[in-house]
Amino acid sequence: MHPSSVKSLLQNKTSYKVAGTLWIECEGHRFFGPGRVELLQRIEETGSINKAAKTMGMSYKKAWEMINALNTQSSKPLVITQTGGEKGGGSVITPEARQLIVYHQQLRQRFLTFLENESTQLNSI
Amino acid sequence: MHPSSVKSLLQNKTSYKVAGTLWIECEGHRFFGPGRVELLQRIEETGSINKAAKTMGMSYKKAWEMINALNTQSSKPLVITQTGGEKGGGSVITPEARQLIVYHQQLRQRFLTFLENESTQLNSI
DNA sequence: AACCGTTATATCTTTAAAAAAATAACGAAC
DNA sequence: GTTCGTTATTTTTTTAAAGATATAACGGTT
Repeated sequence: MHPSSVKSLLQNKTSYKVAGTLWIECEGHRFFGPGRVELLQRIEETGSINKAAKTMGMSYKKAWEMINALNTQSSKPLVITQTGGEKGGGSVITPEARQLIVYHQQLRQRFLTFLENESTQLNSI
Repeated sequence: MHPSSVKSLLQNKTSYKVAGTLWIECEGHRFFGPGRVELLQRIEETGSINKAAKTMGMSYKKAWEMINALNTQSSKPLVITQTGGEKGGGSVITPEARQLIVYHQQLRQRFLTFLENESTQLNSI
């Protein structure tokens, strides 16, 4: 069946698209997805879990739980924290975290290409 | 960066895989995904929203809301219901619904191929 | 020692989602 | 008109997630 016959089933006033999300799975549960990627990036930018969470509109608690899960599930820590210190403390991400981010970005790009290709086919006459 | 360097970051006792989900989006919100596909299939098999919901471990209410959303969002109804009748009523899916199911299955197959390809690359040495 | 902003953690409250329960209407069969 | 199992809908209850709040520890700086 050609996808165009599907399009005709839908309301023809708007355009439809194929969307989705993906992640790296470990033992059946999500290990690394878009949310954690963004959190790591913001920690790298701000040097703080607290600030990173606020810029994302996320509670500190949830952010901490996410990076705690990341650190405990991976063989090497992805975020190194310091409590106390000249500015009260702070956090930095490791080179391994940067590698994971780059990999996920490239993976995501390939996925976006896939989705755009499917969407184009779906909306073509 | 080669994906294998990412693998080494993770715990090497288990295998990781790239997983995900996709759906057809309409005006920014999900319109048709795996859950609704399965529900339509079970309605086709059982001839009843009620029975279909039970075999999926889903409440009738939620099932009804899903098929109601499907019917109101698509230009042509996907499920036709009858209240009352010789067996109390029942539901059947339309040819349009069957076409949507087939399209989604084919789309899903292409997606699975994509995921398996990525997973193989991720776990390769 | 006091101060600072952060990490770390527990607890309480609020909110949202899901589930459950209850009720009415429907229409063919008898 | 009674029975039957289903659809349709509202209401209530339960559960889970999220959010808010509170508190302590930390370690440089002053």
